[in-house]
Amino acid sequence: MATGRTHRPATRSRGIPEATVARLPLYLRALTALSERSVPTVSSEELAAAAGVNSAKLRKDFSYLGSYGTRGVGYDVEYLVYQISRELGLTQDWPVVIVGIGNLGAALANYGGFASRGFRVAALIDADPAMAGKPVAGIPVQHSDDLEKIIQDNGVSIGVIATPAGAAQAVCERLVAAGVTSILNFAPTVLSVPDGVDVRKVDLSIELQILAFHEQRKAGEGAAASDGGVPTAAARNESADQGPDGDMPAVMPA
Amino acid sequence: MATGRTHRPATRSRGIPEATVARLPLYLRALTALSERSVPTVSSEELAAAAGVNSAKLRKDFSYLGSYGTRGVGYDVEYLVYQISRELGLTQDWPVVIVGIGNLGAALANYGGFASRGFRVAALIDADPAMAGKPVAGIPVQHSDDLEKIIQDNGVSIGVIATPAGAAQAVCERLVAAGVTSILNFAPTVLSVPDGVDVRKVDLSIELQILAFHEQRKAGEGAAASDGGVPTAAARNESADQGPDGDMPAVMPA
DNA sequence: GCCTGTGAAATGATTCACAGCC
DNA sequence: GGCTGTGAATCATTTCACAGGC
Repeated sequence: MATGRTHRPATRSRGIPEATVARLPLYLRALTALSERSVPTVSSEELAAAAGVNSAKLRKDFSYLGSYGTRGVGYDVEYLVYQISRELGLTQDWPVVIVGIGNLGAALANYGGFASRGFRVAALIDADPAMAGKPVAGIPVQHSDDLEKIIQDNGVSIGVIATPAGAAQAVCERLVAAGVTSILNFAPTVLSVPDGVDVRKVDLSIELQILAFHEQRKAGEGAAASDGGVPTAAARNESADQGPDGDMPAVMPA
Repeated sequence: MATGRTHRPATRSRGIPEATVARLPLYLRALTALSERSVPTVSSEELAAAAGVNSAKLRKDFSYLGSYGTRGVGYDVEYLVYQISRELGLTQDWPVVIVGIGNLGAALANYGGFASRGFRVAALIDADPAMAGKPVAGIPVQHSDDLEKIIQDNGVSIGVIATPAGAAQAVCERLVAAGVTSILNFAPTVLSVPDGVDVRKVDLSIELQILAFHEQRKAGEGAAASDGGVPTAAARNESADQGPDGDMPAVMPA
């Protein structure tokens, strides 16, 4: 779901469906684990289980990449790791900048999985002059005045935004103007970008809200096939919400 | 994408499509912003723009909730805020525990958007005895020995896992056994859970890999109708770069 | 016999386009 | 005249089921 503006038509060349692309990293992770255990081959059934999908979907996904399996046998683990890595563009090095080194930005900078697969944190950028020079995850934070130069000097095309919501759009525009064409946005705001720039967003509170929806539904259907023994959470505070933040309007139309 | 096992059929009652549910928080955020600016009504077109979707989709989404708009006029902002909040289950208070108070866990604990909408961080849990008692975001960290008791005492049904990958499945099992039925997983691993438990995952490295895929594709299609002026990032470190379709594997299949 | 690769069918999501109402 | 609500059409994704190769 690359959002922003009108989302690249995706039609070009032999298109791999977006849904498939989104699963490739999952397969890759499972395969890497197998590779580390020196497992030579794996069946679609086994690999699907390890990746948390069903085998028909996995085979269909792989069929978009080519015929990399062997009938009656399965897939060669190393070979597949290579093919998927190449398809995802992980055989090259992607310098990434993280903008906004608060709690979350620091967590991202420290996140190991980041560096592990072709991604390299090229720079950390923050607007607070007091942060400048301070090392986070071994990398000195640079001031946002120098954002454009940092992007260009490092040939960065992927930027991560971990600023407060209010700053995100402005940061986004500077990143794009400086040459960034892919953005991972952690700020809880909709970014608008020109055509040709991809944005993906990660929003914690959205994920929680989706869970709450399903959770509520489970509770609401109370009678229905009560869970196999798991006691549903005890009394829950029925208040009309709003939490410590004092964020909600509290107005309630009839 | 509620993963895990066979993913609740969603059949029951008047089902709202999963894709719609995933967008409701987006609409809610946009509406809340309008509400704060005391905007009384909004058209599908305006709201859609604010939420980053198109208006037909928004109207279709809302049609699953009921007929809350007025033809010729638009939607009443406060009323919609309330209806969507209710549909998402945000009119009640959801106590949440965060397990794994490393960099990421601490960032989550401090994340304001968390508390802002019906969610309340009821407890922070970590396996490191040295952490016990230390306050993070004003909440003392508790030791994981007490996990079950904490879940039960607080009536928690939503858990957030921010542990290292290796610990995630075990933590998940303890959470589920103690009564948690919705899990937000930040650990880069596939959790398996019994039926009736929802899992959503957030994986930074997966998001980056998806961006890299598209990024590579942009670069590969170089000649194609170069973007409307945005200068593509300068020299990129090419390590193994094959052109599109370069097919020389490092390891040959058996 | 086992397991992949893939057409065909089924399901789900998005977009179109317009009737109906204010 | 403007804007919602929604069937119908289109497009995307998943699942089925089996032919084909090892």
